[in-house]
Amino acid sequence: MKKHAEINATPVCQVRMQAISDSMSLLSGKWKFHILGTLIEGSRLGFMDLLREIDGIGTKMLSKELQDLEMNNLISRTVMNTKPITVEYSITAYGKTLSPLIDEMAKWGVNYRKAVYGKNKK
Amino acid sequence: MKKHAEINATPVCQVRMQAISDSMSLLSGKWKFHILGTLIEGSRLGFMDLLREIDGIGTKMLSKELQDLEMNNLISRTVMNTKPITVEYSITAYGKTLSPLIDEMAKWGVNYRKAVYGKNKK
DNA sequence: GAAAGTAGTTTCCTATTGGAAACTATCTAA
DNA sequence: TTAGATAGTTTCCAATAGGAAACTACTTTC
Repeated sequence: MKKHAEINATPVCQVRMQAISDSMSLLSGKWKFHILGTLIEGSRLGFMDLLREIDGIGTKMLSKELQDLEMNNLISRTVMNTKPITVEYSITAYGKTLSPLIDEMAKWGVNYRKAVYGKNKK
Repeated sequence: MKKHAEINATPVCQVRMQAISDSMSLLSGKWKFHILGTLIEGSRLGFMDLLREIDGIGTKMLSKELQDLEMNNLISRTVMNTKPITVEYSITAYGKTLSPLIDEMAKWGVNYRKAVYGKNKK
């Protein structure tokens, strides 16, 4: 019946789909939400702090993801003038604009868990 | 200074991190948000409709992602009693609970694009 | 001078993701 | 009877993601 796209062909939907692709390209991967979430909760954390806070992550992935996030201006990296040298990672003002998205993500996940495992709970 | 996790060790943060992992495990991959978004906009679409609506997707990925989403009760698949046989995919009531998350994803992406490319626009 | 803390990088490996193309199978219309 | 529509599946391949372990490099403390 329908021989070509109709819904997503509308300008408003194309913008929407593009926007979703954009968001995903910045936030894809196993660890980015965890890193951002941790830095939103407790600002100014060192590399080893993050390694300890984020359960399961290794040095290679942490290093790589931090670089990605910094490149996109979502977090900032500051080398402190201390001995031994320490580094402080923190969320940027722009990174904080992700809070509603991260919150929605967490909220939906909590309800999902309730729906799947908690049918017996009130 | 800090020798073990403090922020994410709190129960509320552990639940939050778990929730984010849960959401991501259901929504990971290149196409799930696009499929869900399309089915929220235009309910009751056939396989070929979706193939046409979602730019770039192939039959293999569409088929696989639809199965994933159906398994998690986010969409429903109905074989219609027509000749030739047709199939209708639609979003479930539970799938619709993802709307706020998808909207946030789209909203953030739109603003991101403005921030990166549209500094000259009012 | 050895251990342990800072912050990573590098190498090697496996598993997952995703795409292109070919293929199955059924039905209808020309 | 051949083309084109329905709805997928299968195979083969390349690229990416991600983990473990070893390694660099510097400093402080024991």
